[in-house]
Amino acid sequence: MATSRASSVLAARVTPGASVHANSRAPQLLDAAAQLFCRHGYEGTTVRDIARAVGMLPGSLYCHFATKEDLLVAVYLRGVEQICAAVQSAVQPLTEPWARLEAACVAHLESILRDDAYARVVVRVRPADVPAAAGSMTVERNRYEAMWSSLLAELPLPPRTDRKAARLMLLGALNWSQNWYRPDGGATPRKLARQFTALLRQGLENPA
Amino acid sequence: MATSRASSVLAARVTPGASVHANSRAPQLLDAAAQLFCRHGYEGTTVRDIARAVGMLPGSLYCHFATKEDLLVAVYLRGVEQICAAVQSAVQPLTEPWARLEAACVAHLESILRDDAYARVVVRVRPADVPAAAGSMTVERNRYEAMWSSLLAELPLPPRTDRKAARLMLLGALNWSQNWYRPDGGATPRKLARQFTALLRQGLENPA
Amino acid sequence: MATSRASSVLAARVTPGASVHANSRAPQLLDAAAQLFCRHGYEGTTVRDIARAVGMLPGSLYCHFATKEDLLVAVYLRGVEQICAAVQSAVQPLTEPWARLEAACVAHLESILRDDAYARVVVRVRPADVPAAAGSMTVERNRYEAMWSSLLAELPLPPRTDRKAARLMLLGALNWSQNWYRPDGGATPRKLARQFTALLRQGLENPA
Amino acid sequence: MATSRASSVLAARVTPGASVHANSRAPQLLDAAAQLFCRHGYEGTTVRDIARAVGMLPGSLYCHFATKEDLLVAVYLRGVEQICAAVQSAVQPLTEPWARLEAACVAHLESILRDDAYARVVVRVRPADVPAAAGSMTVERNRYEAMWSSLLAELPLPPRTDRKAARLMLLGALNWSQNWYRPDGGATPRKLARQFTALLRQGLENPA
DNA sequence: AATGAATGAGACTTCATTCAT
DNA sequence: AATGAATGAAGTCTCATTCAT
Repeated sequence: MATSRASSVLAARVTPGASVHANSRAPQLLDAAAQLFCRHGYEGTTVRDIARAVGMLPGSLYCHFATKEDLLVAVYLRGVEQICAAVQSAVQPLTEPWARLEAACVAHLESILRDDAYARVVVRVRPADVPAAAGSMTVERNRYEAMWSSLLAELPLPPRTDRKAARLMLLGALNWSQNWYRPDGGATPRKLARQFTALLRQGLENPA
Repeated sequence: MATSRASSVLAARVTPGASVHANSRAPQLLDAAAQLFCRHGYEGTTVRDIARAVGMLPGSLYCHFATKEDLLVAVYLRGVEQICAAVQSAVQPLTEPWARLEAACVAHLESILRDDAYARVVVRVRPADVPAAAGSMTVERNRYEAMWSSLLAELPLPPRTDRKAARLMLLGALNWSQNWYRPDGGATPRKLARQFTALLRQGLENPA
Repeated sequence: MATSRASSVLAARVTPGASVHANSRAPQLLDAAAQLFCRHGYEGTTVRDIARAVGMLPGSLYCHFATKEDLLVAVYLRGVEQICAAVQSAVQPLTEPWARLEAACVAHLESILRDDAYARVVVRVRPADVPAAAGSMTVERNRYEAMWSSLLAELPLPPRTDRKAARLMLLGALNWSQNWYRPDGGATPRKLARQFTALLRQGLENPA
Repeated sequence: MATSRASSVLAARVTPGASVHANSRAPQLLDAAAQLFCRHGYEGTTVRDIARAVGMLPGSLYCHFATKEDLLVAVYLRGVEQICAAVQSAVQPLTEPWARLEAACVAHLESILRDDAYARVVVRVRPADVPAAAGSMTVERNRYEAMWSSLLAELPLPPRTDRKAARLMLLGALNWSQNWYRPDGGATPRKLARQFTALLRQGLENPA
């Protein structure tokens, strides 16, 4: 995860002319930005911080990204890409709907809690806080949520079940864990994901 | 909710000597700060914004609060106070544990989505983003979460049930709703709270 | 000329709240800006330069003017005010139309070449070069040109005389002198103004 | 006008070794610079703008011109060359001194208002604003003004006529028209030039 | 001849805070 | 309790220029 290869879809958003040379440092910048955005938030990170993290002067950053917001969008976009990929490759080998949902939860939680700085940013940074980037961010986020709608649609459930509420509850619980989860103590992301899935499926009153 | 009386516990944090007079404008400042913090976040709100909102100059604000962080702490503290009060008064008339839990969820969600700018701040602003205030904020937040631990402890559940996981799931789902809830369309906070409680209790496979 | 008293019409453009205290340094800033704008142009002057000229830090300047453009507008506005005043008080005691025109030329030229840094800015800085300020500047400049239209309207001239062309020629010649006039060598502004007026009146072939 | 061949006198100022090849893109750069300098001024034009206008990257521009100032000097020099040529070829077929002066005015005004981006720069950009280029620019400008001195010297005028004042007035009026002339409304450059010449010759009181 | 990347200085502006009055 | 002014650090971004390839 958090690899350093700029995907083609990302290249479309960087300053024109960049990433033609093979030795571009745009990927390093992206990585640094992802790390810093997910650790300190968007406003809590300065372009100086990002530039320093890759040994550049602040002005040089603008060879690769036209604005700080563009950097955020690029990180965000790749975050969605990567978390989508993680979830999809976790789900793909499975066919049983509940197993697929559980696998998705595990992949999601491992991404946003442990593996993937880019994916963390997707959960950490609120689109509304960065107006100039909110549009693109929301488009991406919706793309991801659509995946979850599909996963829930697969479940064999009683008619009239409000699947949307279930999705909002599940994803909310998962995402909010970023606010309290500490990697050292307690449960692993995997275990948590399984617990939440089980709760959603059977409820507190009907243990497995 | 969102009353304008500065509680004594707040007075302890303001500029020494201030807020002894009855006609202090500290309460107005607190209200304005709560509104702005919950709407734009802590970093997205400037001292100027707050001062302007009450018709003051920025410098004058420092007659009432020593720093911006102190203002945040005061708001946060009152937010916890108020959401505690809301939950407690919703729960108090009830005795059945599940009904109490549901009532708590409704009170919580109505507070953080609709009624109470102070309570919103508690969910909106991450302690880690404001190091100088993180300590006090965390203490308060823990106080609130303890209430929820009690509510869950009351529930008649099979032995070995992981009540902590349930609490984290439920509160996470509730809190995260701040990120997607829109007051105009769809469900009310009350309805959402009930759905989430029901899901937690019986799961998707065992509809009420 | 170039006095340090901020007129009421200027105060309206200054950051709200300024110039209530008697010891505001806004007038000094205005003076410094006028000097620097007329010497190095708008783009050639930095806010640092202006602040340094009055012994301030660059940020402090923003207590008095919200933007660099606002400073320019304030200077420009006062420049027009002052050159209007200079021309009007030169013209007022006279009744003979040609004498009034000549006096106006003298006042204009002395203002923009010698006396008045504010007035110089009016001739020096092109509105189109500062888009954010162009509107206000043009309004003011038109106000001034209207005065000249009146002066030319008074002249007893053959019917069908194109007074507008005459105005454009005269004012153009006067204003352009900023590009070549050197205070040390040659003619005084007064002498030049008289020569231009005479030429315009009688032409090269009909010397006085 | 505004031809694309770099004259030998220009080559002397470009980066050593450049522009020896026939397919150099220096002429395109020169054209682009002339367009941009005359439209937005020297400071209002960036090296990036110029490079972009010819589909180059900023760094590549330095294969042809050592500095931005050199570009300006090259444009300016060619501007003077071209306006000289325009005036001279307008004047040459004529012998009557006043007719020659009028033709010169028409050629001058058409160049700086309509035809010739290079010539426009000569009027638009003040040497004093670009210290490193001021020397060369002033030399060129003086060369041009000498032409006008000759034209005025030819006129049959009463003794003791101040021909220099007349030249300054006429050229000033012509040049300043760049500040107010709009190609759409009103008079053509040709008509204006004739009006100004007539005014200078006979004055307002002695219409033709 | 041209490129992509980087430099380094400096641009305007914001902001929490201080302080004499 | 409040003001107007100022501070000082830091913010994002621009720009002419350089240089290895």
